[in-house]
Amino acid sequence: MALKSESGSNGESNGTVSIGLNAVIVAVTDEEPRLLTVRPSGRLRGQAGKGGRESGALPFGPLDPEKDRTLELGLTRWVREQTNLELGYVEQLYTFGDRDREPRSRSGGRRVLSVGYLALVREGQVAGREETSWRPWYEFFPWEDWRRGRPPLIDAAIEPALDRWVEGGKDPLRRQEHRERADITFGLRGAPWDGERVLERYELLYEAGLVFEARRDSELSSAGEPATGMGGRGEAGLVPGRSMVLDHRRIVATALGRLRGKIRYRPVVFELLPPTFTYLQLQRVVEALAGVRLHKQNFRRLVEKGGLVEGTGQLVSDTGGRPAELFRFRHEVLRERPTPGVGLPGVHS
Amino acid sequence: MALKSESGSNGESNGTVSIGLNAVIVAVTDEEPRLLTVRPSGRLRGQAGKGGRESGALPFGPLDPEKDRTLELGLTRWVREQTNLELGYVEQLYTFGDRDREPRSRSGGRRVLSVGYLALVREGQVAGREETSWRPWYEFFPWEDWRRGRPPLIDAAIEPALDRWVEGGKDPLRRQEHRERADITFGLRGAPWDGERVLERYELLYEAGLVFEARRDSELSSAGEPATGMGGRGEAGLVPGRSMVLDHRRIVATALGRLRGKIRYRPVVFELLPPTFTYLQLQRVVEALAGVRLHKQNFRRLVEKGGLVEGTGQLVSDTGGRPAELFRFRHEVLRERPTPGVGLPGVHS
DNA sequence: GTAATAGTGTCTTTCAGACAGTATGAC
DNA sequence: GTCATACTGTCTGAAAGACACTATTAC
Repeated sequence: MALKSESGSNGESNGTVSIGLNAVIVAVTDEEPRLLTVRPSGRLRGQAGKGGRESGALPFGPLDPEKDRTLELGLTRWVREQTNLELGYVEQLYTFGDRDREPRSRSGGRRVLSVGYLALVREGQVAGREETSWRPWYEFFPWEDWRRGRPPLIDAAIEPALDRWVEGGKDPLRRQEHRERADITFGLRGAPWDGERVLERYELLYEAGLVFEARRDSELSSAGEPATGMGGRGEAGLVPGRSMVLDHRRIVATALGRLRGKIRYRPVVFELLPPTFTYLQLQRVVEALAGVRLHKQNFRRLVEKGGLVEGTGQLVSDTGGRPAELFRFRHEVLRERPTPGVGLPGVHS
Repeated sequence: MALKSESGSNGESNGTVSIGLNAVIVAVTDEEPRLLTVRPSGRLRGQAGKGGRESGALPFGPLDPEKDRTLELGLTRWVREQTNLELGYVEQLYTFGDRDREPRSRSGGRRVLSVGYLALVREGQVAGREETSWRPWYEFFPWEDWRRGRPPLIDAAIEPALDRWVEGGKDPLRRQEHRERADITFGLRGAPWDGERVLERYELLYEAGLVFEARRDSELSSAGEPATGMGGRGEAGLVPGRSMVLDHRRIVATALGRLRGKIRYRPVVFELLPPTFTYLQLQRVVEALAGVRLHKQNFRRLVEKGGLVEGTGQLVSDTGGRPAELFRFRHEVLRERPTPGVGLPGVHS
């Protein structure tokens, strides 16, 4: 299920590489965005942190250059084979090609590039394999979930750790640059929080040695001895959050950032909802993705004026209060508006 | 300068591919966005259309998996080697991996994936090689330039051709889908024009057999005989626009669409401008990228309120009228606003 | 009745679009 | 003076944010 295990030809240097396809498969259930993870297998197994922090892995499949006519067809093929999931919405994210992303490459094996994809599936459709599980994605990025207010770990763990990172800069100019970057990416010292900078935040934490993967990678490369002065000391000084194998958490960060941007100008939320839904369901899904609570009435008005949905006349009464009307996505909006998204209104309820 | 020419091992099937790196290098000079093209070489040379429509090619370099630590470093390395250009802003666009994108793959050679990049360089910095030239990118996409109003070729050539394509659909449902798609992507029959759908438009024209590349590819695959009922008849029925080698025009379309989207929420325009500039210069560059004329006063107000620029106090008097003040990018905006872009105001002046 | 959610009305501020107007240079 | 561009002022309508209010269910 994970990385190819044939390791015959090691590094016959004729400019060739292998291609891996990684899928970030997202669904929203119980107001929680989740991604499909698999158990890391083979030599990647042992990479988990010590204190119960077990690594997850993204579903992965190699591209078969002979059979797969397009990358996307290759992806949907092995996802279907492995998980019985039929992917609907699929979008290419990014191609990750750093040499150091894969331990084998460092030890002279063939280099593996991986093309990351984002796929959205409907709530309810769940794969039936036991090695797989749907994990709430904020387990991997606790600092990204602002639905219950500013996450305490930002002030408690991230800001002080970044302060130390800033202070550790070589010269004043460096420190100044670090300060600015930390402030902008994490919204510190009066800078605004930008929900879409998910990748920038993860990469900053990685560079500052504050996520497990950074420590793992520096230990691997310098074989034993602590690297940047932060390695090798268990989990001390790490920011909370479940880690992943290889650079998979980076891929997920890319996916989250992209998705947060996209809901604002393309009607992708509806890929995650059943065909009919109530306004509150819709709002909860958007909130889950955006990671913030939205103003109810304004959200309603925005969606309404945007012409994104239309009522069905049907009511549901399991709301816990007054019955709600069921709505469906208004297909015609595509030919009326250039950018039909949910355009997030103000925060909080 | 173009595709790798070693063709020794043809298709030894062990799941490996070669990686090519393509760069869409953009500059804006004389109010015209331009991209750096090279003369197609080797077996790609003969692909030009007959009627003086000569194909261009993007600068291309192979990834050296041994030497290039990251894809981006590989890209900047060979761009520097080939053109003496030092790339500043570089952004990965997309990875193109269709098997049929490369003639050699179809005839059993090794499959080549290409990773497309967008690079922005400053006006004035121009490469000194003679095989290269800066071509206005609307030569490749004449239907994308609305600065002098709706391009006549949309009504004259594109709409009727798409009508024929719609009519040619197999069943009524197909025709309905085609109609809707054509209307939305090209803003026909009352649908709005969306400047960012550059790729969708090119791909539609390709599928409908209305660009040179479509005809070329179908002729190649069916070796002589006209394919979809439109092949092999010179340039009759083609939509105007300079073609490119392989799928390079698709890559450029991706770049243009991405850039048009990005200027609205990231201050990338300034990568294309000198350090100081007048308001009108800034507006002209934005208009060149967006492909529309903007309302002058409102543009000014938007940029001003956005805090994107600050005055320098200096004046320039070669404006043809009253001297204009020079402005510079306000760096501090990055920590003040989450999405500092130029947020296009209404069309026309 | 209370609690909980669904849905409407409206006030205010901000912002986008469009109009006009004045300022300062070249000729 | 004319012409061309630079820059400012202000009106208007639309949209965003925030508040209050009514409606309909379960208990």
